[in-house]
Amino acid sequence: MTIETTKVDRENLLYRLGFLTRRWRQVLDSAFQSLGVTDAAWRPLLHLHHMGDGIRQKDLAASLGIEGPTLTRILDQLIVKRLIDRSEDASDRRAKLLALSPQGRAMVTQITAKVATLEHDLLSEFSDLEIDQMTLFVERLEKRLQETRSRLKG
Amino acid sequence: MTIETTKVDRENLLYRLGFLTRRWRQVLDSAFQSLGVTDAAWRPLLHLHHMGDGIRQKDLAASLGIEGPTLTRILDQLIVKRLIDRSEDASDRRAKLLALSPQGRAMVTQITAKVATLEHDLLSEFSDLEIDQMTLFVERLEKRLQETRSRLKG
DNA sequence: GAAAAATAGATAGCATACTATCTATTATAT
DNA sequence: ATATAATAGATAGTATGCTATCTATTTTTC
Repeated sequence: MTIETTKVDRENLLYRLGFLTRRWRQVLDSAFQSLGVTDAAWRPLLHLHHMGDGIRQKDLAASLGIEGPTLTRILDQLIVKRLIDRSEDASDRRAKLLALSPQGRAMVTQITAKVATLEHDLLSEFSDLEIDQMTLFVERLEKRLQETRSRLKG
Repeated sequence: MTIETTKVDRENLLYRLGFLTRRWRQVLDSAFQSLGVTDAAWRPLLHLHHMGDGIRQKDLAASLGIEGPTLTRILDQLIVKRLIDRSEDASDRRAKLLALSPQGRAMVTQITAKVATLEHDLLSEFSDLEIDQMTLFVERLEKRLQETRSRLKG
């Protein structure tokens, strides 16, 4: 009697995550093309909306998990498009304060709806339990990666 | 009586995968700096080793899941470093055939060992069951993303 | 209170992904 | 047989991540 086993290729787990990320980015880029914002550009909008107006660039960058220079460039685009306002901080003249413009707020509404639909659609075939497991797994792996990284650097 | 529940933020699952990928790439870049190859460069070496000498660029690109132009540029580097040989295909003069050089083979040995160690270390706190679940999840998600992508494009 | 260190942000340069397009070939169709 | 289509690979241009470094401030230290 032969037992059918699902062959899982464990070797490639981390590798495949990269794949997944690229595909997800491509999907988002296609979906948002009509709105005129790219994957990298809409995230700052949502995070700014979530954190509230008046935050500093460095805090937004930290929230996004990207470095300052990366955010600077993306903000430049968003400011040209009048979606975000960047103003001086009177109490600390090194800093800049960020706020959503009215157009930015309207864009956030559109984006939120679209992302929710896409994510819901993509995850619809998975059970809540599976999604929870996956999310926890990702969190743990993330921590472990950060440890490993600082170990290699230090 | 209050029940302690683990708060899982499902909203961010796909977003966090991007995070994870960046971190993993950073870890690999740090680890391979001494070998003189980057994250993007060692993968073609391993895939070529796995597929065997004499394959074409387009097949290697497909195996890696990247586009032709991206591979072309990475191959340029690997050929300059004498890790890969690129020769003409006599039967089809459009095509180029790829093969590992002796140095390339030696590099593959080093890389294989290093990647295995890193992955094993990173996944050591997870059970086999968890890793299998995760891998299957990633596979399913990948398929679903591909469907969604072609739907959006077509 | 002046010198040194830390912080916020910008700029420059590199790596790697993409798409669009070019050249050179090979395959197909009329 | 020739014209068209398809394929392999290269090149060019764009986007987004990084690190290193610069300026302008603020904070800390002595």
